[in-house]
Amino acid sequence: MFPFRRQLCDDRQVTAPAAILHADLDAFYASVEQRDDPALRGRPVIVGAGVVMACSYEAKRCGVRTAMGGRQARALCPDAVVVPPRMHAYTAASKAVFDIFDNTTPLVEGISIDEAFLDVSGLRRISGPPLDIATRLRRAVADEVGLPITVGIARTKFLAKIASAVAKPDGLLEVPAGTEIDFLHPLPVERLWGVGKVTSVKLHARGVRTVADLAAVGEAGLVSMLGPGAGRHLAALAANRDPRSVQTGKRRGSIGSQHAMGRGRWTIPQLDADLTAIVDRVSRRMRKAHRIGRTVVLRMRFDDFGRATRSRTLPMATAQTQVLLDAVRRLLAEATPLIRERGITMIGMSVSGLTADDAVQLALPFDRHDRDALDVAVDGVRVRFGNAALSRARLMGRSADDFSIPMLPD
DNA sequence: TCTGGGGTCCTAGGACCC
DNA sequence: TCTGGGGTCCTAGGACCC
Repeated sequence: MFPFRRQLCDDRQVTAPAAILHADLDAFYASVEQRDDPALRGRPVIVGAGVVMACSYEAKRCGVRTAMGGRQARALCPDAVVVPPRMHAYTAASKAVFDIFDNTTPLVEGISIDEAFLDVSGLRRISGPPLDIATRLRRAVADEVGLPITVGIARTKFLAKIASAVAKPDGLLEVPAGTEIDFLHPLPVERLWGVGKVTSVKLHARGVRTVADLAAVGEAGLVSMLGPGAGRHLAALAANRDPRSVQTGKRRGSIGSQHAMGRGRWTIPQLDADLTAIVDRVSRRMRKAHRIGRTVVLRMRFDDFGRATRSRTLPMATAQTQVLLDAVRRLLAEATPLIRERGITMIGMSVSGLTADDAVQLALPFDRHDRDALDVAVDGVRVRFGNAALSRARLMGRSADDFSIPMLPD
């Protein structure tokens, strides 16, 4: 076992270049519908009535796009079959596909319900070159789950993702080491992760259309155009620099839910009832996931399609329905004048600042800005005691050990 | 043309601390 | 008492992604 492991390490560090797969299911929701109902195969399929949540490639050929209004989509594609979403079926299909990912390599980073990065750098000796691994992966997904999947292969994450986007649908594309710049530079800037509508307009206004143009502008120029964060990010990508590794075991940072209701169909009591149902749903999901959170966010969208949020951070993390509901109701009361003024079409809430529900928490007996806070391990969990709290404790003839560490009930 | 329901990450100002 | 530098946390908004 030991020599084998050593060989793997040597292989990865010395001879094999990094190899990252980006695996992306094609038109995922629509493909699941076509798989489960043979009558839909080969036909344009739209999932979601009010708005297009997903559409098959047959529908895409008519110009239908994700997030398009349902009326517009039906006008573009009168032959399309419109089906309501079946989230349970998609969740089950996703799980089956991720099981195949997990059987391919231990280094899997899920990005969403239908895509993931897989690091196969260390698998060359036992599983073969990345292209072979990807070929087997695609066949397994087709045979065992019955869905088409596209895989991009490259030395970096962002390039693997671009490769899969270029190869879609039902494709496989490797960008061999050394050919990255040739592949990358002719592409339009919109292919890069992080270039959306706004950035695209800014770049076009300055004549920047391709990744090559982007590289020519250079980091300093991009920083002055787009700000330090986005500027440095795009400069790095344009030069094929992306040091991010495939991260396993990532956990979500927030859990939320929302509800659209259409123009003019609201009263404050109705909003309160909607929020109660939403908080109930969110807190259930939190408890099921064994997470608790501290920051409660109220989300709103108005008649003019503008958006706003109001948030409050609680002294302690919780997943208790009543505590979250009280907090979100206070936010609703604060926002009521705004809602009356602008009219509301969507209401929602989310909880961020999530931690595991068995993390030990202090009820913040210290000033949160206390810089010389002392880190103490309690049951193996790092907890911060503030200096002020410790001083008070010493004055009372007590030590940090005497602090009560409240545990939250589920 | 007017729209869903999830999320992530970044920025920026204010309060407050050492 | 004033001034400066360095830092965290909270709040709100915005861009972006699937």
